Amino acid sequence: MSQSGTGIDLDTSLGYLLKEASSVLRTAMEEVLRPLGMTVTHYSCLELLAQRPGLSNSELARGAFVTRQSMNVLLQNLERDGYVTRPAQAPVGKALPARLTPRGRRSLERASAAVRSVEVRMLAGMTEAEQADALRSLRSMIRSLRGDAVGA
Amino acid sequence: MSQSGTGIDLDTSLGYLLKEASSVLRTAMEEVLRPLGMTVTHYSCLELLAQRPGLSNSELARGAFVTRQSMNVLLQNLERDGYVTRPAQAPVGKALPARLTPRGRRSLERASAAVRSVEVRMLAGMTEAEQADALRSLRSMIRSLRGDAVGA
DNA sequence: CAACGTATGTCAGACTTCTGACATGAGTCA
DNA sequence: TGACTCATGTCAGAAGTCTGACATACGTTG
Repeated sequence: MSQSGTGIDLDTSLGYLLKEASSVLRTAMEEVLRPLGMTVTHYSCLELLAQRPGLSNSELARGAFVTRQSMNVLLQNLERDGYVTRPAQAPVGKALPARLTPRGRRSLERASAAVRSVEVRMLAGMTEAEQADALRSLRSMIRSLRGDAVGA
Repeated sequence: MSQSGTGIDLDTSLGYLLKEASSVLRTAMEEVLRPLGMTVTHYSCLELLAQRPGLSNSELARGAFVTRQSMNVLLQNLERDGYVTRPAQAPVGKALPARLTPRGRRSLERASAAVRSVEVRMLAGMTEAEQADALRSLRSMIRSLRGDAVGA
């Protein structure tokens, strides 16, 4: 696809393809989330809270792959609009455990269904085995990039 | 990794893992690009121009997975700083073919080497066959998400 | 106990990217 | 030829995210 002007190796670079896949996935998610008035990070935050109630702002940030400052802005809005609640006082340390409100849970349900449909569409045409392979490949790449050491 | 509080299926979601891998890759690239005073999009633009000279602003935007408005901002800066050149008049239509200047090419060389090392690190621990599989998987996901049609 | 390093929440400012909008140039078709 | 559609470049404003900075809370270590 695209132009085949010079026959570049961009199409054979795993890094480039990873970026492309991520971009396409993000766009597809934004498309289904926009009608619900939700961004991807917004949805990620809610989904994380549904699956792991009590996560702190910093933990949510790591789970959604943004800085804690960005997540803090979002979390304050979500709290103001009644989607999540946080105690005024930290039970321990400074971390404030966040939880979904019933309203947040309802909002998430629609979003979750929409996002699931996107993932289903993405996986169409792949066998179970291929999906398992892809899972292992991605995990390997993540581990290699994170696992520091290695001067190289 | 992370907490194993509830045993979530986030670790088995290809979509989530794709986002994670992309995030880690981006962070790794930013790390090596920052000392060179370059962002990922900045580098992407230069790399695209090196491999496909004469790409227009819109084409560069598509290749770097940003909007043409964003690429336009970047391209104007790169032009102002002497990394790329564009004719004042469009040879055909409105599209202005961009090209690297010698300075742009020099700047790219260092960045390209740095990015290559990141990709090498990412692929460490994967066999040729596994890389080929990953390539096919990512292409399949991209095609499925892009290829509309298909109701559910 | 005191000092240190680490992690957290939060505020402020800057940067990047996005959406919306407009005008221009090329191709298509009646 | 004229109308329509599409792609492009560009400007302007809005939104999201980032970096930098500060104060606070915990654990460790002397």
